[in-house]
Amino acid sequence: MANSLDTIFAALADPTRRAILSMLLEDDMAVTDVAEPFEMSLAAISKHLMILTRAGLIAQEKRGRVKWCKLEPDAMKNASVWMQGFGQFEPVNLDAFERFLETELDSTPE
Amino acid sequence: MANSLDTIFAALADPTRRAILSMLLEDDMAVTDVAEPFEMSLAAISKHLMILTRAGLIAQEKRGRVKWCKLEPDAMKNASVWMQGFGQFEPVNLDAFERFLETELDSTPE
DNA sequence: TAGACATTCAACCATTTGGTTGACGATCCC
DNA sequence: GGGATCGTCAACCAAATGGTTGAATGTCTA
Repeated sequence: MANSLDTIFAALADPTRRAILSMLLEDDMAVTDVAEPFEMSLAAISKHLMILTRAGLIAQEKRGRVKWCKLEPDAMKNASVWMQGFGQFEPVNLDAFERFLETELDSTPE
Repeated sequence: MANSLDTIFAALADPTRRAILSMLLEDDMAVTDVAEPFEMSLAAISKHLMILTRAGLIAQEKRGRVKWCKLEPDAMKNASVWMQGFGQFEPVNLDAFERFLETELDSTPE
């Protein structure tokens, strides 16, 4: 199965991949542009994007020689539903989310 | 940091560990009892429990010669909050949750 | 005190993961 | 056509992961 909990959680376990997802939250991006802020090779980023795609967390579409990456937020839903079963977390606390996002972006892109 | 998103998602990526969490949802358990339904060694389960503990997803307390494991659902909250930022998922759909839980329990404890 | 039980430790192994580099196949543009 | 650009492939590597077994540690009980 494409987006099993196994592959989704494994994909989310890497800080580079979470940073990529956060970037795609703002806008769709080409592979080269995704890779730009990171200090690793394009091939490494390409692999990360493949893992995110296999997990169903993003979709890639090739137009011309450019491959566009866009978020596929539905895939995260299965995982989210699974986790919700372990406690009734308050309805989305966006302040907390922003804090986490910032610490993520501060520490990981590299 | 004890319960970073890295360690939490990595801990959740393994089906054995997710099954253990589901079991602990029902009740606290001793290590030996946790291990019983699985077809792997006690030492392997002990390692899984250590990973869940380091992620902050469970807590272990030794009473006599028995070490009790109990769910620590708050740790999942950070991860849940992070994920919620990627889409407003409907408020907890318990039917969907039960379905996932069942397929998890059917397929993973071997 | 001796033995049984609960759990972890230590050494080991195979596989997976996350990264590198260099060559390659498309595609765009002059 | 020919050169730059976009992205992946293939081979390789070090480190992490998930499992094994056997010995060791602590604790209960007869």
